[in-house]
Amino acid sequence: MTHTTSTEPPKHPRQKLSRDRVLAAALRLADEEGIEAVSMRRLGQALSVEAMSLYKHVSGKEDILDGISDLVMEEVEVPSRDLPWRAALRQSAIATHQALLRHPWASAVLESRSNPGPTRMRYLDAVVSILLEAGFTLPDVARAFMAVDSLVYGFTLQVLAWPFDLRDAPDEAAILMNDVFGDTFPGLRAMASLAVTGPGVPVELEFGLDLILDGLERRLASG
Amino acid sequence: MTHTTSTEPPKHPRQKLSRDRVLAAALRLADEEGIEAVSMRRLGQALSVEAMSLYKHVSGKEDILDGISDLVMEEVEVPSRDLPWRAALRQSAIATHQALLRHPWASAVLESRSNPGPTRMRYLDAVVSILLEAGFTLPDVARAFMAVDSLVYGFTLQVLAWPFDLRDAPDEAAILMNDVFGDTFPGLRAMASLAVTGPGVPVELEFGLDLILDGLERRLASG
DNA sequence: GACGATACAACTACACCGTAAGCCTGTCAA
DNA sequence: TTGACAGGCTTACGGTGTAGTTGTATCGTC
Repeated sequence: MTHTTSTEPPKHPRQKLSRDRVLAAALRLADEEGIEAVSMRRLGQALSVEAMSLYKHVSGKEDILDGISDLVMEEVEVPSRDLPWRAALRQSAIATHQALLRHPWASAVLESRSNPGPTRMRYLDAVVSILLEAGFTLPDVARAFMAVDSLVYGFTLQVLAWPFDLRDAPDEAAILMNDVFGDTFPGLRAMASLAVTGPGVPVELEFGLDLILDGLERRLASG
Repeated sequence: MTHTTSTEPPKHPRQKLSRDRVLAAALRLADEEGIEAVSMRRLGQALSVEAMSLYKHVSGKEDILDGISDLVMEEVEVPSRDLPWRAALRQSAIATHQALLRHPWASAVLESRSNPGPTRMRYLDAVVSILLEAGFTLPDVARAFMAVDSLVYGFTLQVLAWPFDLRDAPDEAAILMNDVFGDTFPGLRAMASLAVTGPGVPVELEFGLDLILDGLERRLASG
């Protein structure tokens, strides 16, 4: 069928699509409505465009996920090579953690991707260089980095998976936990009481991170 | 339409379905063909049954994912309360890591679930009790456990995400990495050379794990 | 100004997904 | 013999990613 009405307005000079615009919209959508809201149709809708039009700028959904993951990683500052290794590692780890917290969907997406994006690559390279410079052996660089990185990802994932935000609602936690745990799980009940009486659960990434960094420092010192 | 032919054989006394049979089939399917192969239709097919029949035994797909995650966790021995805390924590961590490696889909599924299953609950309770018994303060128990657990999950996820198995194919890694990294990423190139010249990448969970355990031990000693 | 090339958006269609609702049938107790 | 019911089957709905095709707006060249 031909267009029946030609009375349509000249379609306000619709801004042309581009890979960047698509990725920006996807990032926004993921942040605001969760990663499961990022479907081709939904994303097209957000850009006032049909789903299939996106394929001109992006090779598919995988490409979009890679793209927005990389955008998140851009929020993590690549450590300067002049920094002492411990400070570099520590602040990078914390910055990564915080970036992942800002985009709760990102940890899962990142871990599901097999190849690190270009941004993450630059970051990896910088950290490795710094550690080598500091005197770590090659195998130890691999191990050190893997340990820190694993902690950051695992920690972030776990914090995000908590069903309630203990920092905000300790009283809710109390009821829930006392009910669920009862006498069957004395250990967990004890933990629950902590969440209630104390100023929330004082579990921070820095705890495990500093344990690892201390160990690395000792290892470096003892050759 | 009514069945046109009644010549069908009496349908070999088809084994009745049950929650356990459904979950067992789902676990098998996930292990053999990946978690994305676990769809209601596909699973029904594996059990010679229509997809909707599964709903008599299972409340939905979420229930299935919870169920098979719990099955994986059953492979991790709950540590005896008589064990020294360090041994208990260490062997539990390694056992968890190995169980997750046996079922590569499990880490991601577990982390996406907000509530730990019953089996994991028992395990958590045991570890917490052991740490409390050993003299750790309540907050430190939370922090210690979180650190170890985060490391295990993060480490496993990362190992599973590696695109090639460095332990098996160091030569492939060489080509790939030399090509990709070139001169742009000197640090990463150095790392790649390790994978090639050495006996594979000697990155094990135990490295980071022992760093954390050492730190915890010192912390316990110094009160 | 006219025309052809080209880039990009739209459309249709396909094979999948989870699951709500209702139907049919074999089994067993009363 | 009857009736209840558990456990399977069928259909249908609204979603997913994307291959293939068609329309159209814009631009470079003459």
